[in-house]
Amino acid sequence: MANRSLKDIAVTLGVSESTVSRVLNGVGDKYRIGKGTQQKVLTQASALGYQPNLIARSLRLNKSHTIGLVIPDISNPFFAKIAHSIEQEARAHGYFILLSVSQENTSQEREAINQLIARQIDGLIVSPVGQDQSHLLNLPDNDLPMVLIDRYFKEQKQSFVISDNFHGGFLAAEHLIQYGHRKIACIQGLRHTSPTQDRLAGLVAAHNQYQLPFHESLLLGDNFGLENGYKSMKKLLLLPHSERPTAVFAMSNLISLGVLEALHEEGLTIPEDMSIVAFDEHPYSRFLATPMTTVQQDHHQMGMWAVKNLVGLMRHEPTDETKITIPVQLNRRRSVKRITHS
Amino acid sequence: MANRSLKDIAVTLGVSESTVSRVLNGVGDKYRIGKGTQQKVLTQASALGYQPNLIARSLRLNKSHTIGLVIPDISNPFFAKIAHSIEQEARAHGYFILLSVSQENTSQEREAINQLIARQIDGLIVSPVGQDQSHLLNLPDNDLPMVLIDRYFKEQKQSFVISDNFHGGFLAAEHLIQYGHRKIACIQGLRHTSPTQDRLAGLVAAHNQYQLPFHESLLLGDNFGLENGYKSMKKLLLLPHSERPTAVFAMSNLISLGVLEALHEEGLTIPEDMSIVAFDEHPYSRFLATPMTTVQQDHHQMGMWAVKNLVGLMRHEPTDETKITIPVQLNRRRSVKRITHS
DNA sequence: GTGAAAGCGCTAACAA
DNA sequence: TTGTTAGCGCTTTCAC
Repeated sequence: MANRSLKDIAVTLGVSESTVSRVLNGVGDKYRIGKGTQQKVLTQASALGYQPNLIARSLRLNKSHTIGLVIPDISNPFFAKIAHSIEQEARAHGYFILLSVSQENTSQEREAINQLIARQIDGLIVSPVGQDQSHLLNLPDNDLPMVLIDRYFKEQKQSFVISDNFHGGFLAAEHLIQYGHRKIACIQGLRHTSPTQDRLAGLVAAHNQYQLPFHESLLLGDNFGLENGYKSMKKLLLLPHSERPTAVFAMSNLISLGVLEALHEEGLTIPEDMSIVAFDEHPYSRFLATPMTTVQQDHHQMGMWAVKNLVGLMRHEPTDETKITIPVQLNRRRSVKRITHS
Repeated sequence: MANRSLKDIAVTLGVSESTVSRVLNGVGDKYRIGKGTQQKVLTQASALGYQPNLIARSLRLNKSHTIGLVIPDISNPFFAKIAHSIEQEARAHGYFILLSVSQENTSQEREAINQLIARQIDGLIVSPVGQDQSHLLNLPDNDLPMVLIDRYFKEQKQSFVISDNFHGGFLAAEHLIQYGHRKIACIQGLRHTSPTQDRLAGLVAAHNQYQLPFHESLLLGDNFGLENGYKSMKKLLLLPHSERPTAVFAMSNLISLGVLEALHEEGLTIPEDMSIVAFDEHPYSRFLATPMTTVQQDHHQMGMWAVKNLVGLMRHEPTDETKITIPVQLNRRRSVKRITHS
């Protein structure tokens, strides 16, 4: 039952391997192979439970129909959702996903990409750790189609799909400002990543537009994780009352969770004692003690467009747009207090 | 730069492909290849940025160093975490993951497995949809090492790694009973799956142990999703007061979210109006309006053991234990009210 | 110490 | 209408 080859079918039927290959590839008619022969081949193939050896085909055709996916952390719901949508879209295009997790670690990322290339992937989707991009600019396989997702490098000609992080930061800050907040803290994710930088730029832009100063002293953190949210919030609570922010912008849902924990520990409540807006919607956001105001990203669109984009590149289609920005939206809930200045 | 082969190195150096292959595979010494030659080969290989073509190697060796992973839904945090840990452990053993999502759909699952086998995976980890298991019992490749995860089929000799769902159901029910609850509703996941059946069995066992009847009328639902939790809870709230349960056991975190939504809509609060225990811990569980009592599964152990198990099978090691059950724990928080019977 | 040659399973140009 | 043959890049037996 296991591992039949073209040859097995050919031999039992007394025809050649090419004939079998052609029939099974659906070009039997094109080659004018007899109806009878075709029928025999098909019957025998399914009788033997024949499965083509795609490894052999890949070697021969120099195409693996495989896409490499490298992400920092698949257990993070944000990346998990993106991965889901990438897998679905890829499969719709006939590609399989070779999955690799970099753990926010540049050398793991580099190693993974090398391995994937050695495995002859046809294209690569990567959400880069970011620190170092040399291995991405100088791939072992120079003309491997690649699209970045979520994070990109400015001033590079690479294709990417990202959220409109600038606008997200702007919306969050604007909302807080319109609700009367003047001292807004910002707890960042990894500083060298584009989402962090763009969201921050949006936040600053909103301050500028409303002619408010943004206090650099209220900018802290360097990680998308829960710990960072917790520690940063603790630091903020140590500030003298006059300097303490009335609101905090958390750059990820994990950060916002850390903030919640810190506030809870100090017996402070949202939004009375502290307002908060978090990046990234989550199924739980609505059900928190105080339903959380969030900036929602469209994971589905991101994953889908990453694949569409990549498929275009792999087909060498003259694609108009390879740098794609997906809109975000602000979900207003109850974690922001209205402050009136008298 | 792209796609150098052994031949390229061999030709430029004036040696044979075999020599290059041997040196690059680290068996140069074993074959007593001259130090000088070895050095030349190594230098040239890195100068050319040589990457071995793993597809060709796979074909030759009939080993792909690839594991197929088929799960119902990678955007579900439960599976995402398992996938994460599987990827890490697999990589530690030198295997890559070919990822496939079945969308809780048997025909997608079957199709995915066929494709994976055609791609010559060395082993398969699958969390089966469950309805139909014929394609798993009768694989196109008869002796493909396989381990099931999260869900298994009773009375089959397949290897698996699961949570101790029975005990989880028991713990949840026992906790509720000890807190004085007598009418406990149960909102199930997919009925034909082993987690649902085992958790339910645990719940019933707890009732028996405490000599309490379990009301079949309070058993409803057939899906692990949020919608099911919402609709089922709504139905429960329609019951006349005398029949209404005082507590509900939700078989997944998504179900518990649906329950929350339904209760919220009716203006009911936890635990005053309804107690709840949910299967599956989540980072948000502690931060809900009422911190939720949960049964926590150990995703990390599950993923790790699935790979260890599979690697054992692939090596044809005489493994003692191929049916592995990972313990669960009850996290007691504030979603269960204490009822005193006077 | 090193090379020649065969072959993994498949496809496709060329031949008949 | 079908077959022969070469070759994708690699490993490995056998030969010298």
